[in-house]
Amino acid sequence: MSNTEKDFLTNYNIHDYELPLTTVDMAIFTIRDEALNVLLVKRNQHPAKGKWALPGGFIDTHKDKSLDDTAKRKLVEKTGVKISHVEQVASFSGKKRDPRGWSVTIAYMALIADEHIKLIKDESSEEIQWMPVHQIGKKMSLAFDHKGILNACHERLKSKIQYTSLPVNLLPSEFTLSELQTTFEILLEKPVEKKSFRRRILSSDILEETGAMKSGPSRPAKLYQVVNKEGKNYLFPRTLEGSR
Amino acid sequence: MSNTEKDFLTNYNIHDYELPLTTVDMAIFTIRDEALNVLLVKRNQHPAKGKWALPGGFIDTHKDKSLDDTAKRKLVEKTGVKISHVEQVASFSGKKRDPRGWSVTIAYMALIADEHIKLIKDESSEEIQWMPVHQIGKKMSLAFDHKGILNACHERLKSKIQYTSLPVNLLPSEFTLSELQTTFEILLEKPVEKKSFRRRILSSDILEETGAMKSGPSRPAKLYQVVNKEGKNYLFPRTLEGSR
DNA sequence: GATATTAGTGTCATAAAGCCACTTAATCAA
DNA sequence: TTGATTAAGTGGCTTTATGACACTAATATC
Repeated sequence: MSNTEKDFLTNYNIHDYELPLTTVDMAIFTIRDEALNVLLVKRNQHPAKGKWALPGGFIDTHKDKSLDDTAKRKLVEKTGVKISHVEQVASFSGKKRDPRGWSVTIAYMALIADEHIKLIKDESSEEIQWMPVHQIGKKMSLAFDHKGILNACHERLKSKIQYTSLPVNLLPSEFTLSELQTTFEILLEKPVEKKSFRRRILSSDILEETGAMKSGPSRPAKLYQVVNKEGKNYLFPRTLEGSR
Repeated sequence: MSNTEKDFLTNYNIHDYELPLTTVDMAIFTIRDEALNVLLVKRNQHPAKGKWALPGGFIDTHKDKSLDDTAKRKLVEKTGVKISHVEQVASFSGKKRDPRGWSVTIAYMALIADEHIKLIKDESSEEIQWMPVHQIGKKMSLAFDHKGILNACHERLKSKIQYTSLPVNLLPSEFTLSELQTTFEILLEKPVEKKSFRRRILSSDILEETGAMKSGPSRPAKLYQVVNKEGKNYLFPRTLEGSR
């Protein structure tokens, strides 16, 4: 009988145990046309061939150092976006969610700005497109349990904007306070009081003026950018209630 | 060539792909002797034999309907506790965290009351015991990346008590407001102002008086219990700043 | 140059927390 | 029995951050 850890590992066969299928799935969010959109791909392969799904797939145990790597790799493969907010949300599991067997998927969400993005259709999908989240309500069906996963990611996003500065990740690098407010309003699904909003954001020191202005058909607005604090999201002392 | 999903599944072999080892690990917290404690087991088997670790292990694809089931099963196996707060925290992954190969573990935390608990040592562990979390600082080493997992669970707990009623799950079914306040103070690691605390808790309607009193060497205190709301944790409108 | 439009501010009201001294109800020691 | 001690519980003022909303400011357009 072997006794040391080395002996143990020499005789260890990963397939002696029944392992679940383990994958990563991802809700990539952006704001387009005044609405929250999520990226969907039409599956090219069985199972659930022809159905719309969240991008995702197997871990590449050679390329990926961690699940975060897998998620970031998927994001780059589909959008070309390298830097953005990527966050683990939750895991989903069970015998029935995938017909291939007992499976686990680790769900991620990513927030990206809708600028200069060309969606990349690779061999794994027939089609790829942005879809407004509110249109995936009851009518549209998604592959596997992806609607539940999308819901969890959407809920996480909605809950986080109550007390963090997360939504700045959905905007391009420079933006006006009004644009930021509109983004908050889209996510909160209700209007936000202008003065409260500006006071809150400006007193938190998460933004700084770029010096430039954005001019339009009316009074020009100051442009702001995020102060670099290693991706830390500011926590507000109170939640944003929003006007009723 | 096969074409239908049925044909695809017939020919599908789960071991054609390199799957990561997937497990569940759990930080089971309780309050003992005025300190936050976590349950540790001494590993009986390779790898990391003889090291202290968080309880956890493989998914039983026959018994467990989901990872939540796996986590709850582990909790019952070690403590006998069936009803409690169990929450998924995060996943940890990589090639190096377990010498057996690329692995993923889904970390859970559980909050239980320290009453009538007999720890159950099964074949999988040599020893099982409560350990104050602050004693696992820099000195003590844990198996695998379990110290990082424990940290993540501890952080999640600390962040959640800022705005939720979660800590009630660490107390027995009946308790006084002072006991609850002490629990908050242990978790926040700073004193809490009595009046503010009581106002906050009482106006939130998460508790109700049992009618009974707890008598001690001084003025007796009212006993409270959690109002049953299907385990929902109340969200406070502001965070608890705590006295400085 | 008047008007429309959006940016941005002044100021008071409100809600929930902080602060801290006070009262209350019990035990304990003499 | 009474006064000291202790912990439970309250009164009431202060502080902080948000809500409400009317106001001023700067630009384009007609």
